Amino acid sequence: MRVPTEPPEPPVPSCPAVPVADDAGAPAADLVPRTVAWFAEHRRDLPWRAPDRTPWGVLVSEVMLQQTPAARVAPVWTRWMERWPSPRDLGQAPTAEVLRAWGRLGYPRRALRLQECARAVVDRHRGVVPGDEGALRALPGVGSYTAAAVVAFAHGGRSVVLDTNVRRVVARVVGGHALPPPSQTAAEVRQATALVPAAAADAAAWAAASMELGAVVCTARSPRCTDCPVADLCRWRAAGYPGDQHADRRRSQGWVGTDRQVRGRVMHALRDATGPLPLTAVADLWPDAGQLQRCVDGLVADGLVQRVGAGEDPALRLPG
DNA sequence: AAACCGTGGCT
DNA sequence: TAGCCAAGGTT
Repeated sequence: MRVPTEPPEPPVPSCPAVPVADDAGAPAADLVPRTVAWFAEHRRDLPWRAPDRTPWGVLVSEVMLQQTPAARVAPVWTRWMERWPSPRDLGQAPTAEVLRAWGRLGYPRRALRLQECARAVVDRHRGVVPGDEGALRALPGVGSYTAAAVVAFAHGGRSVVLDTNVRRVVARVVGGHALPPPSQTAAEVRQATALVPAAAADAAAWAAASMELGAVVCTARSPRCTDCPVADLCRWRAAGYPGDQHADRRRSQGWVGTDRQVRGRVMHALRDATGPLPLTAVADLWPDAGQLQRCVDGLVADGLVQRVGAGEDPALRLPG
């Protein structure tokens, strides 16, 4: 964590002893309106924010954005929506083409669930994306965040949108901490809920604005506090940028040699292949035959891969 | 409920 | 691909 660069300013004097207890009192009333006003001027021009976007397009974007940066999603989303504008279109598409269009967004099971979601929207809701959070959550690949986001961004409704960006903003501005806890807590939900304006339109605006603030200003690594519209309200800044108190964060899982790397290689090869890929060719993808076998079995179980040619020349292909 | 699930950019 | 991080969800 690099301490943010501040404008020339004495270390403390302009911020006299602000008490920074955990879950200290209510945040300044200015927080929401100022953040919303900042967003109106600084919002990125992302394709799923275009005026002619559809609720389905918003849902598609939210699924693509799960753990994938917006810059990487944008071009894929645009082509995707041209090709399959409605849930009915996506539901009827060959799954192999869906997986190829997903490309390198990562976590291809999301693509599978998105297609299942499209079919569920058609079957359960006559092709109309529901505005009810419970109905949304019941859709494949839609969890608490995505359901709340669709309520806000697709329907302009009131919801508590608590993604990694909002969690970080709230942890800093309200909680005075460098980072939120490793996993979401009830206290965070309470704090976030308390910030959501009563009127639906204001709530939706706050959701978009707070996420954007976390994404482009209040970032995890090098926050740009000099550009922050609420820096003077921020308890983390007032406290002198104390370090992360969650010292025992889990170390990242690593990559080289993991099943995820193997699965990624297999999927990559299958996306590039025009037809079925012979197992002899699959075997060349990874030196450890046992691990490879296990990973292929897993991909088949997940519905991402199919076995074909059971006799002489067995092969793998993307599901039809 | 801790683990698993891809990929690429940034520090 | 060192380590971290990204508009999480599922089991």
